[in-house]
Amino acid sequence: MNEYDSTINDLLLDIYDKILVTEEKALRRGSFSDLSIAEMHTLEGIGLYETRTMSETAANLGITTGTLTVAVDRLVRKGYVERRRDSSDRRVVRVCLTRKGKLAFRMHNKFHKLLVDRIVGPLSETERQMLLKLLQQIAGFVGDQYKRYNLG
Amino acid sequence: MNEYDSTINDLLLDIYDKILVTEEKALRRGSFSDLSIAEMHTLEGIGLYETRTMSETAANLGITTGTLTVAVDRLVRKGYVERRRDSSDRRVVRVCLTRKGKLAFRMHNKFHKLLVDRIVGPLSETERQMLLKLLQQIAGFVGDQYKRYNLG
DNA sequence: AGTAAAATATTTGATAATCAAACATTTATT
DNA sequence: AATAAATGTTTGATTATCAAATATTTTACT
Repeated sequence: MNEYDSTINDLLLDIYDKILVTEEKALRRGSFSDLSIAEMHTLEGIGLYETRTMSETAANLGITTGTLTVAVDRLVRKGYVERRRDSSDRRVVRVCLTRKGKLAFRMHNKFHKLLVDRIVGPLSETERQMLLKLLQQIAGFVGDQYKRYNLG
Repeated sequence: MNEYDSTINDLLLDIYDKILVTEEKALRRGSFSDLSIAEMHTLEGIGLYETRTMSETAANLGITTGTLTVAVDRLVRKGYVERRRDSSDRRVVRVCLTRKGKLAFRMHNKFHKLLVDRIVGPLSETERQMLLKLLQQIAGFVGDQYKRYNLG
């Protein structure tokens, strides 16, 4: 790995790491200090609008339904999520966010918004195009790898 | 959040997520299938060259020494890490990678190298400069946030 | 020199995230 | 009606994590 490459690598690792830690701390300090990042992530998986089944949500999050069941148990206990049996197919359980859950979701999104604003704000139009192109390239590559390791 | 911003946000989340999963799977399939990402991370924290103390390593990784102790226990059992009491100060425990540990470390780095190569490879010189600048900006911002939440 | 304080690691007890496999309930198929 | 399939939950296990208690060794102080 040459000098340039390894600088890029280090920057990526550094960014990646600090975002994780910062998100967690930001969450712990805010109004929803009883939520972990993982729980926040579950809220995101459930989503703001549709009511999703357990299976859908688990697939969405890339976890097993067993894992989701215990996560939802806790989120229901804490008042962020509502569980309802589907009336037409009583095997199915539907989950959705409570008002409090939606609030938490939106608050968390502000963090991301802030991050993106700050990144994008100071850029020129050319730079913005460049950033978009770069990220799309990266997402494409990572997506390919992902497929290779999950199907191939 | 405007259209552009939210595209950037989505791309970032997508990349972030898929890298995590792919890394884990790649690891599980390879020659070091008994290592988790977290354990790999511990190996990185110990590093290739110096022998570090437990405290240094824990601080380096942002975890408590208690957590590190159990992680190192397992890595020693699996043959990736060596533990040695410091001869001049016998409170201190020094850890370093075994040959196998170094091998695993280097193998894992290949994944990162591949990623960076693929990202950087197709770029022009101008684009490379821009990428570097962008990442430095992002790292700067994230670093500031990090400090705010960890000290301020 | 002898004791109290500080530094370093480990152990303990607790919680959370995760999986696979066993189980229970409901629906679909034959 | 009986069997198979689908959907969730429960169980048992492992890993990651922390804070607080404990053990050992060194440093500082009197």
